[in-house]
Amino acid sequence: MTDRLSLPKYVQIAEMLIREIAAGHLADGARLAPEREMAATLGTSVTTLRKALDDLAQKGLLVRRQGSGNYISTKKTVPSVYAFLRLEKLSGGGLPTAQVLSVDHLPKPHGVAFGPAQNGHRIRRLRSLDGDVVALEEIWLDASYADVLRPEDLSESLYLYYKKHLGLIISRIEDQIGAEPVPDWTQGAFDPLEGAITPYIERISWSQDNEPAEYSRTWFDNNKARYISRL
Amino acid sequence: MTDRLSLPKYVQIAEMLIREIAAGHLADGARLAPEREMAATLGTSVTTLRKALDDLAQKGLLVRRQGSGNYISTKKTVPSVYAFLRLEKLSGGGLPTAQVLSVDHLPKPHGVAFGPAQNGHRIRRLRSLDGDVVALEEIWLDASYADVLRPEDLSESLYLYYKKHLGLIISRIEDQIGAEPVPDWTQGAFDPLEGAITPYIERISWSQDNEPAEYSRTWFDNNKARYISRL
DNA sequence: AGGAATTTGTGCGTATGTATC
DNA sequence: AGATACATACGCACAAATTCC
Repeated sequence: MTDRLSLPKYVQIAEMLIREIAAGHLADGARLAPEREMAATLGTSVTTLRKALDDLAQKGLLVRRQGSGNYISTKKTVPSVYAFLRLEKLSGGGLPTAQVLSVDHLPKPHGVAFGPAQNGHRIRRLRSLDGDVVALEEIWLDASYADVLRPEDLSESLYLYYKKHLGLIISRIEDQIGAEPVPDWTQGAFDPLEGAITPYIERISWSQDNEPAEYSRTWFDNNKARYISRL
Repeated sequence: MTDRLSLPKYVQIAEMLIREIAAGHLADGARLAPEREMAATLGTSVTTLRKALDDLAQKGLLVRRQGSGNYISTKKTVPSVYAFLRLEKLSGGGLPTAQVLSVDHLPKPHGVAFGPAQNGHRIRRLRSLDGDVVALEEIWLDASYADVLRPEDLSESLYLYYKKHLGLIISRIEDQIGAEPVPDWTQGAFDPLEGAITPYIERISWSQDNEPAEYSRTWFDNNKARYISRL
């Protein structure tokens, strides 16, 4: 892994597994493939895979039994850097990545009420699953949480960035689903079907203090991805 | 580490550090030696040391800062397999080990009241710090927790054995200190000073259900070890 | 300011021990 | 008893963050 922009490989693997569990593709009690086999499949070393599995075990999502195998153990919801992405490939799962298109400090759009400040940071991102662009995001973060947001500072996971750099922990989200044409500001970056109707997710996110802190809309290509909320 | 009877090396290192912290030799904010240096000192690999440090970090006892160092961060008490051994070398610390002398199923000694059963398992052990015998233990475990205790089953840490095999978690202890000659059943296994007065620790241990489950006496050589209760 | 040195983080390969089936 | 699978342990190389000069 020499890719600066991506999270460490072991985190990617752990998150991928969490998504598989959250989506119900790895049910409670399921036994994973042996470590060597799994590592080969994922194109990684056993050492790195083990670090990911240790993480999952520590989170209580996995029970590791020497001589037997690794078993899924879903008892409670678990914090994850991808816990709030509820898109998956039609074929299931997929490793989520993000590409920032723009970051601007602007007056908040009218019609949506969240956070104390007048202004907000508008983040526009492309979201991919397994490298394939499947969605377009527009996120408004209340300006009270940061003076400036530099695009190059944003990590692959906004959730982690909020937590680490802004001290903001998203503790609750609420989604509404709708459908409308893709907005016209994409400039071709995301246009799944020329002028077609695209489903979108409208979300309000609350901070640990139970204050609405973030508002977002995500348009996704329903030929490539679907919305899930099975956690 | 090919020694079946001992705990994994990374656990030993982690526990050693926990003891150092508990005893106050590693104060809050203290910076550890660099990993490579520390590994060399401990006669282990960096990988193994890192596993121990990761454990401590996970327990919240250590903060690891890339490019800077590892710093002690004592905020709360932490469960440890040696949490209940309160002996340390006069020079401080020391890696604790145990050697079982005998295990017998017998009527409980009169004069001490603990647990529901009439009988108890009497475990006699030698305790060492850094390989040097410093104490003699006689432990009575109430017979209601196990039918048989085979000496070869007992791990280095009785606390772990209780927890893993008997489902007994020691949640509280109470110590009393006294002094008397070393008992005469040692047959030379432990006789710090011929016929001299030896300090001892008398302890009652309670289960998670707040039932007295274990009674023990520990005679120790006060030329080699001292009692600490700073946790 | 900036570059070198230091220190931890990530990732890989391998060997051997131990538990389970 | 043998095969399978996870656990422990070691060594190495390079990346990233911090510190120091």
